[in-house]
Amino acid sequence: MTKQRMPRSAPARKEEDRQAKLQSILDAALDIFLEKGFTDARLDEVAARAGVAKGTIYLYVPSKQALLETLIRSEIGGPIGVIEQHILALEASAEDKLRGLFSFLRKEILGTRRVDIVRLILAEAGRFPKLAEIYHREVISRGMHLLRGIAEQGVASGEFHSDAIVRFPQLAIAPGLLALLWTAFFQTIDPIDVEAMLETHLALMMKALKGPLS
Amino acid sequence: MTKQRMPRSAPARKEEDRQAKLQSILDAALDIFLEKGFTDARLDEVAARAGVAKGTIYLYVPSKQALLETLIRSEIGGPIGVIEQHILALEASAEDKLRGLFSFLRKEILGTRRVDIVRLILAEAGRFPKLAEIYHREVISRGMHLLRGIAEQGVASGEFHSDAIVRFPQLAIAPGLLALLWTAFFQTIDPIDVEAMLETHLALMMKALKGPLS
DNA sequence: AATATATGACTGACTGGTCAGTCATTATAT
DNA sequence: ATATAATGACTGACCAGTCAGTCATATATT
Repeated sequence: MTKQRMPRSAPARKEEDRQAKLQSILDAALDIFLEKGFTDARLDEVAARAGVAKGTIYLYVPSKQALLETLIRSEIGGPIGVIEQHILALEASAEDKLRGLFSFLRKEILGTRRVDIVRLILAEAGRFPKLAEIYHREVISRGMHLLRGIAEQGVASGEFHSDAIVRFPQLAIAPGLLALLWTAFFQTIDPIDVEAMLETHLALMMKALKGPLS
Repeated sequence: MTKQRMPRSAPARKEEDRQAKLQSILDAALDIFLEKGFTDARLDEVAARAGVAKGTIYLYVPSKQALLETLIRSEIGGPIGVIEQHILALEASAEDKLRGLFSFLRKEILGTRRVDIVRLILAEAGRFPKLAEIYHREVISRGMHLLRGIAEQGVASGEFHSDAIVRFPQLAIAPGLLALLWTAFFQTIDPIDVEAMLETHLALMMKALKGPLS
């Protein structure tokens, strides 16, 4: 399908078409990789879902592994940049920035396709260290940096009495990670109210950070 | 190797031998599964590492998938039972029980082979829902029950002013999960001091739970 | 405007290699 | 001598990647 017959306005409409087709292949690949895992995913099936022939995939990526890497790269870069801009621009208390971050996390990661990307990375990172490396560089280290910055602001302004999150920003998002994995694996068996859990975490953490020094 | 030629004392030494050989096959399978992932793991390689021929594996398990399930089952049952006994028997404050739990977690899970089992389950659970189910039933739900019990004791005795952990026991172990994944995937790239992080988490959580009602 | 030629994106049958599982044979134990 | 356990060569199904051929569209020619 998708045999465009429109009178193409611009001469270089080509590149757009190309990108769109690559995207449809990546979308299909994500579905199949998630369902079967990388090794058990069949390129014939990816091709069928994308509505192209198998050979066509090789016009866009040089190998199955490159398909995976391209897929990961194309999906993870964006949102972190967006949120960095969004949060850092705010004139707000550290608490409000953290709340903003969590709200973004809920809306833009959990409950979207991006959560599946993370799941895919977790599943395949053991086998492909390069994936872990890419993800750490593009997402994790930037996320930690963002969190640490917020925590430092909180400490500097006197809003937080503890520097725990400056030292271990991981503690702030740990429940987010748990929520991600829980929904991916156990939500059908033993559902939890993610929103309420994260709200409870924020409240606890704020109480601990703002409380008097012990 | 391992061609035992000792004069076997007992007549029914058989079953022991059988179990020992199965165990050596399972040990080998865990190594290979972790290194390659389930699908890319080669039974020839498992056999070689276990010091048996491939056919021998089929005298102990009926299929490759059964090998994975047997492996998981044989490794996860134990420690939760042990810790339930250990912690519940204590006459101690809720805080001390939590500290005991974390100390156990550090010593008996993180830093042992069992952490690899969890990693294996995370990697394969997407493809084999049965694995997620087994793990939830045998470990997760029991762990949550244990945590909730401790939290309830804390609330009932007045030690904790918040019921947050009763409602979401997940929040208490979320940093443990993060530590597990971080060490598995990022420890070489960006190491963290797991012990210090978990200690910080406990301190924060205690302050929040024990602090005055807001 | 009509026709001829060139292009290259796309196709899918095919190949070469791989591996889970089998089973006839061999080794060991009783 | 019989029974039991272990072996590893073999097989049949499977699939990533290839490539000769197709055809819709673009360009050149008359």
